[in-house]
Amino acid sequence: MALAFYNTLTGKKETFESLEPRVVRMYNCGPTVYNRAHIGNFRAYLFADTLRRWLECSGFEVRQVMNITDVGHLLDDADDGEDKIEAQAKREKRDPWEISRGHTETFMKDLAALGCEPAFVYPKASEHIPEMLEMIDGLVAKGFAYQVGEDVYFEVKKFPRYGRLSGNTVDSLAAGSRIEVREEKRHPADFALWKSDAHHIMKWESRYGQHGFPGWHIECSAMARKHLGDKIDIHTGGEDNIFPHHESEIAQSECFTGQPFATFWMHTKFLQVDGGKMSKSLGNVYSIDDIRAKGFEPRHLRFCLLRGHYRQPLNFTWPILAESKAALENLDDLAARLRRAQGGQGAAASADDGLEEVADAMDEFRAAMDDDLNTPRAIAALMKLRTHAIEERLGSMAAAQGLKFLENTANKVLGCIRVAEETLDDEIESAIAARQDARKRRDFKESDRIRDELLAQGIVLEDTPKGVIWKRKS
RNA sequence: GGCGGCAUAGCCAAGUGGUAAGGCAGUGGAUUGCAAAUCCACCAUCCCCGGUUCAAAUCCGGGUGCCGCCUCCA
Repeated sequence: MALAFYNTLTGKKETFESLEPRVVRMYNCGPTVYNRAHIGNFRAYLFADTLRRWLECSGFEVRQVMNITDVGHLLDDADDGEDKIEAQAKREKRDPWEISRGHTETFMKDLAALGCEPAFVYPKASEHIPEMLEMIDGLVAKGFAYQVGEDVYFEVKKFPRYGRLSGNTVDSLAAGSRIEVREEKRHPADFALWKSDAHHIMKWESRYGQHGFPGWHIECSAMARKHLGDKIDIHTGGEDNIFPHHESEIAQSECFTGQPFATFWMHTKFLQVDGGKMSKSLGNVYSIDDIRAKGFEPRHLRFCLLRGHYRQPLNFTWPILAESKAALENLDDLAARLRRAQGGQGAAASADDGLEEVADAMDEFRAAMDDDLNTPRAIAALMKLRTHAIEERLGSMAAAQGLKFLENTANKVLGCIRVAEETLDDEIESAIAARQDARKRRDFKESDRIRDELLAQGIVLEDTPKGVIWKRKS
């Protein structure tokens, strides 16, 4: 089956074809760095990482760009035109630049902890003001935008397709608008490309005035264009970005270049916590540190998020995370079992036994991922393979193939299974041997003492008819 | 008020016309010096009502509930 993704723009699953053979240009809407990213944010960024990884597994070179919005994300369209970072800075009585710098650093660390591969570029909005102004000037020159005082607005009526992505129409937006209508705007849905405010700290000079700063949407259009070109293959974001952010990006970019902007628009559903929206007042806005503080590893969260399809609502609770951890450890176990079977331990009699089972699992995994990144289905395929391994139906050759697949494909995309061969230091090796001696002597008091001691060091022992197996407790 | 999504076992979650994947947890039994792991068995008719069809979790209509966007949010 061919690689296919659900495209918000068309409302259908479509076969994926890149503009340039073997190359994918992908832009991911990244964070606005005014506070610490929470696990809900990471659902979207992890999706972008998964998509990138699967495209790479499918043989594409992926030019992945994830923006860092460090200026210009307006709190609202009201007269004061405050942006989120400045507002946060005011609250904390700190310098806005310092705020965005600090959160950017933390964001990078969190991404790495979650096992996300670094994008090729993380462009910052504040470093692309000239590119934004170039587009704004162009839009004004072409008549798609107009200046009022020192502000510039995009005129949505000039772009008939405005609303196509979100299903809104310009008229319905006007009718049901909760936006405070500003007199100076020609249409309530017109949005700011450039704002001016003398009190703003993060501001730039332009032909429109001395104290300007960009509107929220323009930075993505400008940075995508700068780093990927006028046309890109995929643009991702959270479902909340569909309107107005991505709708507005399309309008700006397409009016400026005269070409279609992105072929595929892909959006992640919100993560729910405790069955509802996470909120500060409920105290369930969790960060990666909260995950650690509860004794979990970031990879457990990664797996927890991958257990749900990105376009389905997904709920997060601590018991669900614990459940995910248990399930993930079974995949760690799959890797260990395949490795042992590869060496003949617990393998089927004939080396090529089970080749078909392994091939089936591989096919199912690939088919699931090709089908709009269906990670839950892909994970199920691995679990089935584990059943075969447990039943000792895989010969050494089949096990070797399965292990190779797990290492080079399945975990290349899931990115959270422990597939590496683990070794023990001599000290522990000899402790295990000593315990075996004690057991032979039926000195169970001593053997249990050693087992407890090893457990305290994170080593779990299992006595099978064929000998002792150890694994690391996570 | 406008637009959209979702509703599958105790929990998580696949499945879009042919008699319900997978995981976690649980119960009973086996195995074990004990434990762990493993094995066997048990554990859903798919929110409700109506319709279409030989056949529906899957299509249509009507409810109910939850979530999201339209204002900052991934």
